[in-house]
Amino acid sequence: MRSSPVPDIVVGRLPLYLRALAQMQAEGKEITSSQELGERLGISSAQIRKDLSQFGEFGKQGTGYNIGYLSDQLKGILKVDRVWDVVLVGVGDLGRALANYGGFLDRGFRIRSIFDNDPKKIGKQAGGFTIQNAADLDKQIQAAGIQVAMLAVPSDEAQGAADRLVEAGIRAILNYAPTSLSVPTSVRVEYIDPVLHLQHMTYHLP
Amino acid sequence: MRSSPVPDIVVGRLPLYLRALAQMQAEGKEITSSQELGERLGISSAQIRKDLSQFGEFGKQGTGYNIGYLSDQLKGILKVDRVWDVVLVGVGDLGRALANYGGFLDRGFRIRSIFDNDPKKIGKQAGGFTIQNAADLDKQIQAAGIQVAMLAVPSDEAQGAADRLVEAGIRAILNYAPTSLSVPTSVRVEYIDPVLHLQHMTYHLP
DNA sequence: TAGATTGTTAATCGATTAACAATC
DNA sequence: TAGATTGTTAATCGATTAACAATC
Repeated sequence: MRSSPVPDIVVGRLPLYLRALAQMQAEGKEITSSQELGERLGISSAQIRKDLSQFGEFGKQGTGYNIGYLSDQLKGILKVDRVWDVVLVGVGDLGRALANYGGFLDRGFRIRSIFDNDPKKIGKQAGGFTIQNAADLDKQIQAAGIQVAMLAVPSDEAQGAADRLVEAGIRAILNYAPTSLSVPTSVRVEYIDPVLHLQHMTYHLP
Repeated sequence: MRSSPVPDIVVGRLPLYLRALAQMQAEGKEITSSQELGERLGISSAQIRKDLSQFGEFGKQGTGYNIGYLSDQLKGILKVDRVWDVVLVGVGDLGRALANYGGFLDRGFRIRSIFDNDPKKIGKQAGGFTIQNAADLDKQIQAAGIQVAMLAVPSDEAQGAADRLVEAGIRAILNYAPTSLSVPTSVRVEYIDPVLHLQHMTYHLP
């Protein structure tokens, strides 16, 4: 008897809750309520309570939620109570920025190695990493058992790179190339394309 | 008698359709169908037809959609049949990557000027721009009538920078800082935080 | 004409909100 | 105890899908 799966849209909000809780913690707060959390995020308190109730009972009537405790629970649910090794493929300007970004580690991720297929880049440094030959992707991913990849290659190389990543055993891809990827259903893909957001906003501008 | 507003979730898919159409066009295709488009995007054909029907009739029974024509229509709807000037605030690694990115212009956006508050950066070059003093934000935004901003400053400066942008007349902010912003309802904000996507995916990993 | 695909309606499905008993 | 807030149920709201007449 399996519990029915949690709606994916609910799962997608948990990282948002976790981020807000971390911020509250940094402000020295210890307790919050669904209402306070909702106000920060522009979400109704009812929705927050409903979302959390999918996973358990984390609050106390009359009091609210202990921020540290709820954070820990959410980290466990999202499986970021550990650190995931990540490979970065494509070291252009964006890849370089990602390699340098210091905000991954305390949220559950660590870039393990970075790759490019440009002979002029291979062997050079970026963000404290030596740029590896993309031809060695499979080998290294398999040797280290890495499951998560960030893809920051040009659009016309994205599908090919994704195919290779999947082949090597990657199970989750964050794709920065502005193109849809076709992968087996067992592999998750999420997309980041700033222009989609900009175009969504200009619709509403006069 | 106003037509009821189009659901925002529908508006959010239009840029996705537009992007896929541009890709098809680059492949030399002239005609497509809701089914073909849906397969590329992992969306049902019914949803695509329903979405488009909110704005008009763009196809031909028995034939499908002319890609060039539908693209033009979507560009008009999204108001990217013009080029929007954008200011970039924050020239760290990410800001530098955005300043260098060549993919904005043909999708309706052009970075007009870039700003930082670090005296060591002001006056230096990045992506063909001279980094301006963030203290001059208001002046320049107002002089050029700019309505769109990209925010790539550290988290703890994001709200302050957003306040100044709003004050200067900005109506749409794409926020790369991993924090929720509080702005008047007349100002649109969209968020990009790669870690939210990564955490969403790890939930599903074993 | 026969075949294909749109635009649209109605049915289904799923997500959000309101409300409140339970209880800290 | 009185006040506050959770967890949960039922009601509402909205989005997606299925189906098909219209028509190219």
